Amino acid sequence: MQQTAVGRGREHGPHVTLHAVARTAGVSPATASRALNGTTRVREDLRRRVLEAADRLGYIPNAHAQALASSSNNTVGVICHDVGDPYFAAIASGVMAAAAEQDLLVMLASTFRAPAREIAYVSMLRAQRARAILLIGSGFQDPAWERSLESELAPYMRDGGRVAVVSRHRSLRVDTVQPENRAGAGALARALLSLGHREFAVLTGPERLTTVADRLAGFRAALADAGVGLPPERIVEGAFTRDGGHAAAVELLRRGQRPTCVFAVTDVMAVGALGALRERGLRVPDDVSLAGFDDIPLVGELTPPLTTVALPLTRMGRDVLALALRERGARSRVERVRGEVVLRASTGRPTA
Amino acid sequence: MQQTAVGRGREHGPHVTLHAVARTAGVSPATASRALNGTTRVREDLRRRVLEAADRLGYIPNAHAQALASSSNNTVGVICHDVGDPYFAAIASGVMAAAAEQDLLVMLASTFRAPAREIAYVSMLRAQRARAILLIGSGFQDPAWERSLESELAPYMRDGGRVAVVSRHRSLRVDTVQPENRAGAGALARALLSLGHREFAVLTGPERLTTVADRLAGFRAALADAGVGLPPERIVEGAFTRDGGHAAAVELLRRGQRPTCVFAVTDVMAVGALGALRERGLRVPDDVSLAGFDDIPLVGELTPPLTTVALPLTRMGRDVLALALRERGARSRVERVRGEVVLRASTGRPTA
DNA sequence: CTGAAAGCGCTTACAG
DNA sequence: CTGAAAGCGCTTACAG
Repeated sequence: MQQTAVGRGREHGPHVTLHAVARTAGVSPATASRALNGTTRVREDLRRRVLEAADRLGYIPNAHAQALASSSNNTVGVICHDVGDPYFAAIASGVMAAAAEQDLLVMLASTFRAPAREIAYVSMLRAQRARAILLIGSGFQDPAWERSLESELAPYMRDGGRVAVVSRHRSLRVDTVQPENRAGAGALARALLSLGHREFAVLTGPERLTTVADRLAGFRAALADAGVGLPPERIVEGAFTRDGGHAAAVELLRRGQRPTCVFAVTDVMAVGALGALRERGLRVPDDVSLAGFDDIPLVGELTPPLTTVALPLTRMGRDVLALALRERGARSRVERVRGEVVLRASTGRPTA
Repeated sequence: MQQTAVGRGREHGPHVTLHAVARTAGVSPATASRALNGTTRVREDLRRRVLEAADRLGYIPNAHAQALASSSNNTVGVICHDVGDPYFAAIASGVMAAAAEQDLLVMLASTFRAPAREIAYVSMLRAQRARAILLIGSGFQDPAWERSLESELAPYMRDGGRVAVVSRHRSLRVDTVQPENRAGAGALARALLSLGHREFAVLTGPERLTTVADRLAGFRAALADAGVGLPPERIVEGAFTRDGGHAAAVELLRRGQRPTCVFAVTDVMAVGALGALRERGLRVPDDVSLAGFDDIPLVGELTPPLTTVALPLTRMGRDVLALALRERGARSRVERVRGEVVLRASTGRPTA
């Protein structure tokens, strides 16, 4: 009787092994392996016997043994903040579609925004000898965090692991799919200015996130170009979630600010803000205009439909996998993705 | 120079092994293993030396070797139709949260609704010796499909693998989290009848899906109890997607049907239907009421907010993992989940 | 084309 | 408590 492994999960029962298949087919394990994998020519009748035996015994190769023996592997790891968030779900969906086409298995992890968990997952994925690790989501502009991530990733890459990310990571020299956050936010600001707005507020996420920093900077710069300011009291930081958007909007109003237009740096936050504004009796866009960023599913059919900057999320997912798996060039590649301003009913002309 | 493995991915470079750690710590691999895993008491100074060596060398255990040697494993597989679909994303998110608490790695696969791909993934997960396999999503009422799934799952379970599902699978004797689709749809029907509706139409998905069958049956039965019929021409089948809902609504109108209330069997389909109705110049709920099922994120803030039957999706995700991992009882358990009717602005009183 | 043998990197009875 | 040794289930040079 085997002793149960402590803390590492339960053991499995006995399995049909290659050895068993080989024996019932009357060949050596080596031949059985070759017949099954098609790596080498095998006499036709033997091949057939092996395949039949495998089928009859219900043989399922042990992927761990294969990985160990061949040091090959067909899984890729994807780390995002939360699959429950439509932004990540859309990108993940693109990754899965592309992975399926190459018979890759995807290990998906949600960090729930805990940096420590992110590091832990990278480490687990390294232990799995994942063929590639994909980081979906903004990097933190935090030296300590960057250092520890870098120190996990560098040895992984040195050993042949591939890494690619979606969004900007300051210090990571890896292939990246880079939404043009700055340009997109700038274009959005100009569109909003064209509507006549001059009084803006921004609901931001944690400022250490590169995505937040870039969108805010782009938005602010475009306003400045038009001679429009964005005073500090009109910039409210909240969590990068729906509730964060809600809270930020509440805080904005609490400060007595009454901009004619509010920009939430992500659609998810915008959705929260929309609820908050409505609860406070403000009509969108009659009393205040609201815009987001990303164009996640459904925001186009909200009450009212949300103005935003559209990103091709699913394709970004496909692309980040492709980048990771492509033949290694000398240097890392950055694929820039344009965002397209989509004006919808949540923004109108200022009334005041 | 090693030869590249054909078709199974790229090989990794050399890694720091347990052996190396043991040597630099001046102990045997056995002791190093024990020190690292804490499975047995190890003299304190040796333990420290091992840990230091491991840290200094940047040792990452090879999970495949561990799995092979200990026949233990810490990954669970989740198979759903499409993570990009908010319904699955919400459930998956619950699974991930629960998995994180137990240091489990999640392999997530999207079948994109191809039954063959579902079978293939189960097989891959078996090869990975996943500790548990979770099937998220309705079963097909199709003997051939049921048989092939069963034949993949049965040996897996016999060998100690755990299986649990969300939604009804006719022939699978496994732990299941079972939304009360029939009862929920019935309650919804009664609520709509109370509003005064008598002319209904249903936008269904593929009828072989148990979820579709149950919701349709529950809805129809409740209408019948009230003496209200549901003629065949008022039942339109579409794909289980947003586009499917759109197409079904279009088809309904093409048939010249003008019900006062339309029930789409999922929110995702309802969203598509909403767009179709609007494009045809029909106002919701003024010209026609519309209801869905699931209460996926954001449908509460659509234009107009969608009436639906709310399911605790994230919790269902947590629960299905818990079911799979719990101590095995004699027989499989079914956890029923109630749906709650939520009346919102997409449904009103009939105007006709 | 086929088989015997070594080896992938760990864990774990089995003896000290 | 510690180490030598066997074994987990495959793959793959190396010789035929």
